[in-house]
Amino acid sequence: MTTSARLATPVMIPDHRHLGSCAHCDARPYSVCNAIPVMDMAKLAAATTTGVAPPGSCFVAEGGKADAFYNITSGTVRLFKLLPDGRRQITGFAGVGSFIGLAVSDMFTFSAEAIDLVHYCRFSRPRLRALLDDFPAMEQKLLEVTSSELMAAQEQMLLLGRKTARERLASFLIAESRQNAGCRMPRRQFALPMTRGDIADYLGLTIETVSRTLTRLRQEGLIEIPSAGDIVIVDRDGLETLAEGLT
Amino acid sequence: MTTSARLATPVMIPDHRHLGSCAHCDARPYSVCNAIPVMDMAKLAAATTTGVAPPGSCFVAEGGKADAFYNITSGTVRLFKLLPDGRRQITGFAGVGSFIGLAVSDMFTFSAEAIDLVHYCRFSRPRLRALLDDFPAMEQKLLEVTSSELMAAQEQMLLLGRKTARERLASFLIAESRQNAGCRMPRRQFALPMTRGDIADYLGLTIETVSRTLTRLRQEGLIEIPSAGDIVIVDRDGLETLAEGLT
DNA sequence: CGAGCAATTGAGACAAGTCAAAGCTGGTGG
DNA sequence: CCACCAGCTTTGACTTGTCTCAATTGCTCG
Repeated sequence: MTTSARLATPVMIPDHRHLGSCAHCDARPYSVCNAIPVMDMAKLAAATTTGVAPPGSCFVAEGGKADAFYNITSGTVRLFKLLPDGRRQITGFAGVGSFIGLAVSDMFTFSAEAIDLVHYCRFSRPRLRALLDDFPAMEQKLLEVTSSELMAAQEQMLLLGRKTARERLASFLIAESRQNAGCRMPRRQFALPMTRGDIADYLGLTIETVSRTLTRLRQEGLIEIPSAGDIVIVDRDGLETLAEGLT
Repeated sequence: MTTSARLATPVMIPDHRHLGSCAHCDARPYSVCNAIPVMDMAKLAAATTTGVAPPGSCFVAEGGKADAFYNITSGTVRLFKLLPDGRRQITGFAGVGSFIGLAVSDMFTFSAEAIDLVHYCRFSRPRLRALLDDFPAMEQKLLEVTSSELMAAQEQMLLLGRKTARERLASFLIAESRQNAGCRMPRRQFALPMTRGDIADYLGLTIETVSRTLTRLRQEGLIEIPSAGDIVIVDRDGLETLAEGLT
């Protein structure tokens, strides 16, 4: 899989959901923003502008100026790094509530593309800095979220460095089934918003291997695949055992 | 490479270097501690205890209670995760100034072992929390350091998911040559404190492939290997080109 | 000197990659 | 309404980079 420069359909869809204040934001319960109390919501709302990214559009570019942060309020984003010859590694998928744009230098070290229609909330760097200085609780929350991502990254290193293709797919499907489940039960059935190419570039495999491996998991009765974008987990225990590398 | 449960030589070496205050700490210039001004150094010193970990000893265990944080003041540590069957992925090496022990839940999700003789500074969780509340600058610094580690982790995902064995070794050697160089020039010659097994488990390869690949890089005139633990970079440009995946 | 561990080297096996060819599916326009 | 196109997915046949297994060499320390 190389670069995915799909043409971005330039259809701008009216963005009603963000007309209200941050208090009604769909992402609030999942986001670092909830560190700011309701009474100070106006300050939060004043620091942000909302926007929409059509499928395939790139709103953070590796090497570009790191001048803003994004909070995803709907849709799914792929975060990735490229090698000069086009090899791509997806480092994560960002969904509702994800905070994108942490950078140490003044340049982004990764790119972000909308997979489906993405709504986001944008903070300019200086405004976010001011907000964090005003609300240490938000900085603390940001540290928590970042630590949590670092741990997920370490888990992914284990996957990329030491797991087989079967184990990678099993781990991926288990993780996706828990996506946004919070403390609720992981889902038995769920949609995969990304393509086989995205999954391959996330798991360090090729499209063909992803496809073949999913087919095999289906044949073995661990999962069902109603359509390419939908998964049903039939044997969760079996899949989890596989994901842990047992068998 | 499976687990590395070398017997920890139980030799306790007197720890003169830490008898003084944090102001004289070797790690201070590299550490998050420098966010605390000199005038408040006493508070910092009061929150910590120092310790020594002999080579091979494990001082953070995956699944263990995350009750403390460690700041490395000398030596090198390997951070890793294990699969139940013993496959190991080293997620990083921590040297002087590294801060180890961030955890989101109350359990560690990784292990840490001393490679050589390690001196550290230990903060209990509640004491660190109190310190961070007292000094928001330290929390901010911690966020910076954590973001920086997250970016390094993403770079490593690119390596593990998409680079060849040659490219992995080239990237590793280039990175090691910059280790602790700060803004100074990267070093032409340097020591590798870790074994071939550690390198293999860090790069997602086997010992044999690491050895063969290093031999080949040497034969091609890119590096010299005075002894197994020492590297000389002969053709830095060539090595960097290789690390980027060109050629 | 020699035991024990780390590193190197070789030969053969295999998991995943590459190349190639059909299927499928959703959108467009005649 | 349906044929057709384009892109995604699946499947097959073959290749290959890395792993596995095994033997040898080299180094360190008692």
